[in-house]
Amino acid sequence: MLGIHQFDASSHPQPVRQEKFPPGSRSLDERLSHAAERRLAPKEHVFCEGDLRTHVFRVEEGVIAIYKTLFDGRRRIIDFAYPGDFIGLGVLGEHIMSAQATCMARVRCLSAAALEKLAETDASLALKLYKSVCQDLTAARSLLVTVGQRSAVERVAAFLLALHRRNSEGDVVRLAMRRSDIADILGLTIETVSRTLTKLRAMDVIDVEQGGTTVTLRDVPRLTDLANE
Amino acid sequence: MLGIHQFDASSHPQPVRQEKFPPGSRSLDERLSHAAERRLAPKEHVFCEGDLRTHVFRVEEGVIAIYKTLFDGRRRIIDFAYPGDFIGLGVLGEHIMSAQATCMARVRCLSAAALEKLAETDASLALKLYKSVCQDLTAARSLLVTVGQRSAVERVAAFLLALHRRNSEGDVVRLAMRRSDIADILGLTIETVSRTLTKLRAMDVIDVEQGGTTVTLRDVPRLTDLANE
DNA sequence: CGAATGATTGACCCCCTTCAAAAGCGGTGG
DNA sequence: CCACCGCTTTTGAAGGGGGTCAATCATTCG
Repeated sequence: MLGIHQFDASSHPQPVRQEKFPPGSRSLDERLSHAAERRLAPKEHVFCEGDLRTHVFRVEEGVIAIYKTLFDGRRRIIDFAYPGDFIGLGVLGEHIMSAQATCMARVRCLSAAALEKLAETDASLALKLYKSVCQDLTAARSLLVTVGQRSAVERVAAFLLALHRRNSEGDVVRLAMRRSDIADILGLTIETVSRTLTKLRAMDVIDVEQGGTTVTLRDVPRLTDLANE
Repeated sequence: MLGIHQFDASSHPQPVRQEKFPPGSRSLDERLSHAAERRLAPKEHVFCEGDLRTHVFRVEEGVIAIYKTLFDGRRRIIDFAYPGDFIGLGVLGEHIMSAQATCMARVRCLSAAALEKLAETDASLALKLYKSVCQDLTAARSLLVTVGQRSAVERVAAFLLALHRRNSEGDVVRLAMRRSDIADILGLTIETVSRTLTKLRAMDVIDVEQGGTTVTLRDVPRLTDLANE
């Protein structure tokens, strides 16, 4: 297995309960409702880069970090997948990214071959896949904008706002991931993330509670300003 | 128009010769061969963010920079599109990125509405679009890896190698873009790009000629090593 | 030639990284 | 209950890499 340091690179068996496809095509939703479900502990992998791309997954609960491992063992998180998102789509036979749960999570498993074979004749499915990937592309590109040439404050502010927009429960944002995950997606170090959060708290823009996993946005306009968006 | 500074934000009229779709569906290739062509001068825009997404384009010649303009007028280049690439695909009615030629270029224009309407019933076309976007996604993600937490030398080396892999003419790479374009895609400044190229030249890894537009890779293995890929 | 644009090089400084240590938090067991 | 341990987060001090500002050089074009 890959030389991943510091985080659990435990085995990630394919789903035990294989879904069985009856002859004839079924809708995506129908497939999903019959699809095997897999539960993931924090830091458990859904798949690793280099693995055969046998399955495509839909996140049901929790957060999955999509990342690439660098030469020196560090990881670069590319995206966080939330409930409803598909992961593992692509054109190659192997995964080129790894996918790891940042907290307790559940995913549904679909056969990649069957899905993509079906898409060859089912235009609405193909279009659905197209749109899903378009969203991923938009996310990747907007992350590029964030990470490219911006300061730590701008990056962290943008990250909090993105989280807020995506999973808003009032003005409370639950960070379902560790500081290291945030650091790895923003291209910063844990220390800088921590310092920046402290700074934002000192500015009365946010409030950090409960072991640093819950953040309250006290001043969204100000935060937006700091993010320079 | 957008407050773009320092680079030409001249008007970008839609193609004069509109393609006419006869009734019934036609293949993508057939459409392309009948599609209107547009010639672009350096720095001319194909479209700007906010524009109605009326057309989708295929690059025929040259290089098109896909970028987003930041609050302060700086731009963040997200991708370079080369001949064969499609640009302007997406799910929204408006462009969320701008597209600008970095050098003399030609593109073919297709009606976005017609294309996407056709994709609703033509699975093979939808799948083609899907794969095209998958490639863009892969490119965006690999750029994220490059830009995230890596040194100037690593970024420039990776950029040169990517260019070499994509448009290889032996070991000579033509930079069909300015230093500012390279800086904007790598998240660096022009000065740092220039300094880094000089450093790589001093190390006998590359050779820069002819006004800095042509780079010869003298030691690809070493360059790969420096890119840490 | 002179003006404009782009590329290179230099000097200085700031922000983030690195290295190091302390403090919270959650679990386990005596 | 509290002591102990591992993991994560926070905070501190020092150093470096790249940004910023500025001047020089190169190339193109009127």
